[in-house]
Amino acid sequence: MQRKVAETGRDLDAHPSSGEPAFVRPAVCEQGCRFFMDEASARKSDMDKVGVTMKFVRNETIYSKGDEARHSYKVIEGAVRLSRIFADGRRQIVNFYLPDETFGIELAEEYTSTAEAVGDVVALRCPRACIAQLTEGNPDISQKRLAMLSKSLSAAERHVAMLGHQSAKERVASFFLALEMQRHTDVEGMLDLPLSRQDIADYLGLTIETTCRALSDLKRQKIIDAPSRRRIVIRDLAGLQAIAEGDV
Amino acid sequence: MQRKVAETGRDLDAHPSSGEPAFVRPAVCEQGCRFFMDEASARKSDMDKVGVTMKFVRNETIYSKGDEARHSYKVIEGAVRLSRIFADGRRQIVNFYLPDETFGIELAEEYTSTAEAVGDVVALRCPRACIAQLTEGNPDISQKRLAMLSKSLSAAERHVAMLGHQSAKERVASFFLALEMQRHTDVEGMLDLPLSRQDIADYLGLTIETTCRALSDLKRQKIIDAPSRRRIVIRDLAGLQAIAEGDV
DNA sequence: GCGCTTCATTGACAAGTCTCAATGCGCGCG
DNA sequence: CGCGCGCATTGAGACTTGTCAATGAAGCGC
Repeated sequence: MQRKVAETGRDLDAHPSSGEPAFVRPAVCEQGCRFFMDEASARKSDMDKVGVTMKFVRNETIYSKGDEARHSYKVIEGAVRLSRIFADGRRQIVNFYLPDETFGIELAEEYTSTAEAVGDVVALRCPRACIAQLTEGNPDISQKRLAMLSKSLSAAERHVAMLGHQSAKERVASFFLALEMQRHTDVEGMLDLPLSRQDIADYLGLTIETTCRALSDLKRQKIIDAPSRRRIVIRDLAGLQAIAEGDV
Repeated sequence: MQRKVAETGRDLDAHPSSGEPAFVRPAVCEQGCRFFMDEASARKSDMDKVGVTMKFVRNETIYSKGDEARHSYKVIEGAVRLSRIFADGRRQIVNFYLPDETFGIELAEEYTSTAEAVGDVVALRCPRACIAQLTEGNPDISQKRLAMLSKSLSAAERHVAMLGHQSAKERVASFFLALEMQRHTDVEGMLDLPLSRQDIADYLGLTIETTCRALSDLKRQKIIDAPSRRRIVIRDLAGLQAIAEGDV
């Protein structure tokens, strides 16, 4: 077995001793991208055999805004945040990506946001050239790519809607509701979130203090519990929905 | 000549007397979609010959959130707004589309936002089934579709960033800057915007009053002029940029 | 376990935005 | 031509959120 999972986000699909990137070698390309695109096999795949599995440690940068956009990624484990930093030092998180979701798939010369690992992350990486190659004459893959982009777009539109008219409390409530929708734990109402308060605040377009206060409010109303930093329990789903919709 | 441009947004590419929609007829499909996808020919095309040209009057609904998503559109003349309405009656405008831009191209069963004509609008309409048909075996078109979606996504991300951390004045400044970037008039700094103050406010996630005050502020600083309701003149581009970036 | 560091929470006050209300302005219609 | 209507602008006060500062809680290395 020649290839192993990377320890910390270094190139795995670039051939170690040649200037030519590995994705032009058919074997890697085919295997890597098939796994990348095929949701069913991605989960149960033998990681050792896939040349594009990468690991990133907590807070590691996966790519930076402005970098040449050479790869797309699919989350296997952990969570990834896409963000932009502003001149005043504040950060806006544009989107989160959870297991099975794909990011960096848009069509632009350069990445328009920075991608970072929220906690430790395992992701599949696929060169765009490889995807483009597979796309030709394969309407299925082309379709999947469209579907992924569409999903990101509609998430972004929801996000815009939230930032545009919801109060702090409503935003926090909406955020937990959205997480509950795509919960990965098996207990209803139990959310395991790898995000810090700062991450949440930056996603919601609030300061960390305002986010905290909204959280405390919800706790006081017995709508949620926060037994530990990274765990939220929804005790009153209907109440949470009411708050998210603005029914005080 | 059997077909004419529609007066007010009714079906044009559905065969009048048959249950079968017209887009399965190759001629219409091919012609309509070629014009739809090909930017160069769209502008100079004989409208009379294209079966998918539609007109919408000011404030007319092009499609509603929740409708079955059967068509994509390309703006020829005028401006289109994509918006969502909330329980409290407030409206968030998610995006604007100007001539040559395409909307409704995402991949979802139902439209996720409502599309309306800002002023009078001329648009090309293409059934998605037709696009899908053309996409197969035509990587060029597939690529263009990806590019359009990508553009919408990056616009949405910019929008999120704006709503998440900019002040009222910064938002207004950024908005005019963005318009200047894609100006359609030939005079530098002269913006012809078909939007009402309410449209602008709903896009920026502000109330109409706050938007007005920001505008008046910019006028007082001699950064812009507003000689008439629907016209803005940028008198100090650098100053506008500085404000948009937060340098007071 | 202890101290250190980082993150989370709470409080008091300042600043920005929204709400409500009044006024101004432009435009079409009777 | 003036009237009414819709849209835009301005003002005053209430409310929400941000800022600054202090305290509390949790994780980690020694």
